[in-house]
Amino acid sequence: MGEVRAKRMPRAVRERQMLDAAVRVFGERGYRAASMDDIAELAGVSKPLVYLYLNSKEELFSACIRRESAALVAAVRAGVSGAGGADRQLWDGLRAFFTHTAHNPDGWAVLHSHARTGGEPFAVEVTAMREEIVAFVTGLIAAAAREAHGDPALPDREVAGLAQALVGAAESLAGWAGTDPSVTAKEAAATLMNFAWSGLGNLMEGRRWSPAPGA
Amino acid sequence: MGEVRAKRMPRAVRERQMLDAAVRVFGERGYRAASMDDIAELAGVSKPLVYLYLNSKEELFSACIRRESAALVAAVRAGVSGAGGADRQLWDGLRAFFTHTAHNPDGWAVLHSHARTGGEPFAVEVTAMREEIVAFVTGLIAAAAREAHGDPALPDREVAGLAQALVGAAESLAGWAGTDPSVTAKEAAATLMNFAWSGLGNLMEGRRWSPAPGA
Amino acid sequence: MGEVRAKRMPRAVRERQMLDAAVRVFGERGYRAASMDDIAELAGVSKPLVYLYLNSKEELFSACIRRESAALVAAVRAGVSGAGGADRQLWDGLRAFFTHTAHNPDGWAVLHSHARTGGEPFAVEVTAMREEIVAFVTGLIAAAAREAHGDPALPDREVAGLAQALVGAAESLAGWAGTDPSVTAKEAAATLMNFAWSGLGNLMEGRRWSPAPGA
Amino acid sequence: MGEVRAKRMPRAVRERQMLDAAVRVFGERGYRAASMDDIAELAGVSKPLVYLYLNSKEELFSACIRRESAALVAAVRAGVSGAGGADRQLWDGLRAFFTHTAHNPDGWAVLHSHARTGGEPFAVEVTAMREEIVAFVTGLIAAAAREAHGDPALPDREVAGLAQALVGAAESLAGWAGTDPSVTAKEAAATLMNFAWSGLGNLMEGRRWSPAPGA
DNA sequence: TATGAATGAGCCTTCATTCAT
DNA sequence: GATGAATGAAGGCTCATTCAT
Repeated sequence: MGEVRAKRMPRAVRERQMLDAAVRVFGERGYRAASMDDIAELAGVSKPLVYLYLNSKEELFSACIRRESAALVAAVRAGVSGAGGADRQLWDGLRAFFTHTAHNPDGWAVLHSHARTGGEPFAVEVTAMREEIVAFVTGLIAAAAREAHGDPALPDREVAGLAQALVGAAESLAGWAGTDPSVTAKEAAATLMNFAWSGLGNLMEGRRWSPAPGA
Repeated sequence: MGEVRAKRMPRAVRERQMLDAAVRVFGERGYRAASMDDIAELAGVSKPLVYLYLNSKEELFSACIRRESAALVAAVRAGVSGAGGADRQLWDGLRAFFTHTAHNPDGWAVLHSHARTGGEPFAVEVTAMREEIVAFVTGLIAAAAREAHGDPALPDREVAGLAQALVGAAESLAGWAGTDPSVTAKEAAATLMNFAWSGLGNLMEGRRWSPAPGA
Repeated sequence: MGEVRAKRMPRAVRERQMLDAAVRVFGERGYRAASMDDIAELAGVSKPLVYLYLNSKEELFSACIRRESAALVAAVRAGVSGAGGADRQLWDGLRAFFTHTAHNPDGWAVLHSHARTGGEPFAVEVTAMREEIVAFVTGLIAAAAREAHGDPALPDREVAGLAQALVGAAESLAGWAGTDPSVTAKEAAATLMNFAWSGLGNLMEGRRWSPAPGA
Repeated sequence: MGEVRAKRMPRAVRERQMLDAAVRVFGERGYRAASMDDIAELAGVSKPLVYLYLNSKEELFSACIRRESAALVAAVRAGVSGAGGADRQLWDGLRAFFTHTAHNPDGWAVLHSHARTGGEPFAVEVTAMREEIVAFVTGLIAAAAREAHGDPALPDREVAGLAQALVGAAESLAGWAGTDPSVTAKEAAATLMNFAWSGLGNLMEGRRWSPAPGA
């Protein structure tokens, strides 16, 4: 009965606690609906301390975005070995993506659902991250196109559109997997991979993509 | 000199004005950041009248979601002739979808960006609409599968995932088209159709889908 | 028992009440130390209403300054008949000044003590008022100089300094009269008139100024 | 690189630094708007040290008032030689006053602008100082009156009023000189001396006071 | 049908002040 | 002698909502 509030921790530790709490509350409620009181309470500190370390609600949210962006990008990059064909790399990246978002639903909600809503200041930060991922995927697709035939058969603009669609599909499936706990990261990745790589047309005819053995 | 505020209009008309204003303000600012004052002012009526007709901010937002949902679903249904194979129907639906969202950016923002953020009460309504669309797409895919071979080669669960991915890709492309005005609804639809129908694998090899002549 | 809070008054009346309360609280405590809560309570309304009508603490304070400035300048102008020599006009003006400040101590405190402190935005307004008074006095002094001999014997710069000194002396005496209730406006005016018109040198020698009979 | 914060200084030195910083910040911003953080930072020490030495914001402000009061009174006393007639002593005192305030604008602002605003506790201290100066001037005027004719021709009450006026005029001119840098201390003193000693009446007629040669 | 007048509640932010080392 | 860590208490401002007409 009664939280024993840990006292006098070094700044770095407290700051981490605050960011953890903030991601959780922002993720659950969104930027506007989240209150600094709630964040402070969840972090186990008083509100003035939050302000002392993170200056304002806006900066706190920015810090959340930056941290979660970096974590997500890092997770995807780490998941992609670099070996194998473009399909294999895409498969690896998707698995890492779905695994990370499934393990960090609030962080993902901050990035996907809330950051784009908050108007100017955050859109900048989150768009930057999203574009980093889109660029990554774009690179994979272009590389795949070069693999298939020496010249880039697909014009840049089309590649961009495809990457956009792929990322959107991934985001949507992440939401699906987040909602229904029986959907595993691997299943989501497989679904998307089939969809993206083989296309509905092929699927209709019973042809489907599957990772090379051992993946 | 100054706005002459029209007086004593029939209820239906006033209600429409209010919903128009609300969709605009909610779409631009999101649920929490939108204020009833702004909505009333944009609608050209006093705040108590808004409450008289629409009861609360929450109900007003719900009404917006319902109206925009219905409009979007209707537009997609209207776009699909029912004639032709599954691919043709999908193509028609996508074109209608992208055309409608491009013409109603605020309505689309309400549905896509903001309604999911607002917590419980709205999630219900928007999820309902989204699921209606997913069900529609699911039906198309299942029909296509039956066309290809008599038995449903794809299990329900997989079909659901595919529909989810397709809708997500469409949403993402709608955002893309909304951002960059040089992207037409038709181009967005074509990009998605290629992606979805042929799959990246086929595209890599130079095979692509294209609508039957006359579409 | 207890204040019956009058309800539903027309806006103009409420606004007056708010300004009255604000002048009182600002006058007693100064800009920073005054709280909007206190002002609202003294005005007998809720805080949001104060904001609805007067927008912000800063604007409220500005409105106070403007109202009290205008009242003071009007009182002084009204007190000066325009007839008689420069000394008589000065005498009339001083009496009006001391009478007004004695009757409106909070208004005077707002102008004299607090408005100069509040940084930029208010300094502008209050300096404008003060300069209006200084200009008025400056005009009187210059007129007197012309009366005495055709050419302006006193250079502008010196006249400005004298006016500054005179106004400062008046302000100081207003504070004195405000502190000690036995000092009447008339006595303060007489003291200052003697000081200013005859100078200490003459006073030392028993010569003093006095208003023409009937003043 | 960066401020090397001097450590372990004797108490007296640290206290001086703090008072210097406090006078500066209080002078620029006023009592309420000044923050202990700003003062501590400007003093180059941590906030707890300020509290260790000076106990509270109120006491710190009091200490500022006392120090600046003492310095001002000392400067004026030092400027008055004691030789010469009353007019000469007044002239010396005014010059010292204007010189000191011009050199210590923040200290002067603390005394003149801010200390009277802060309510009860400070009014006491600053009024004490002001009364010391008023008493000093009162003494001069009374002495002058005795010089002119053996018996005190002016009743005490009138002398008090005159002193009040004189001090007020001086304060006003100090503000004037502080605002316009082209106004020298000597010019301000001369303007006031003419005003006070000769009176506007005499000035109008071309008669003016001037210091005995050598002053 | 329509509105001017009004408010309870809450949120972001800051400040003077203290504790433990 | 000196400080990093921490907070209770307020203050400015806004918002959804209602009452009386």
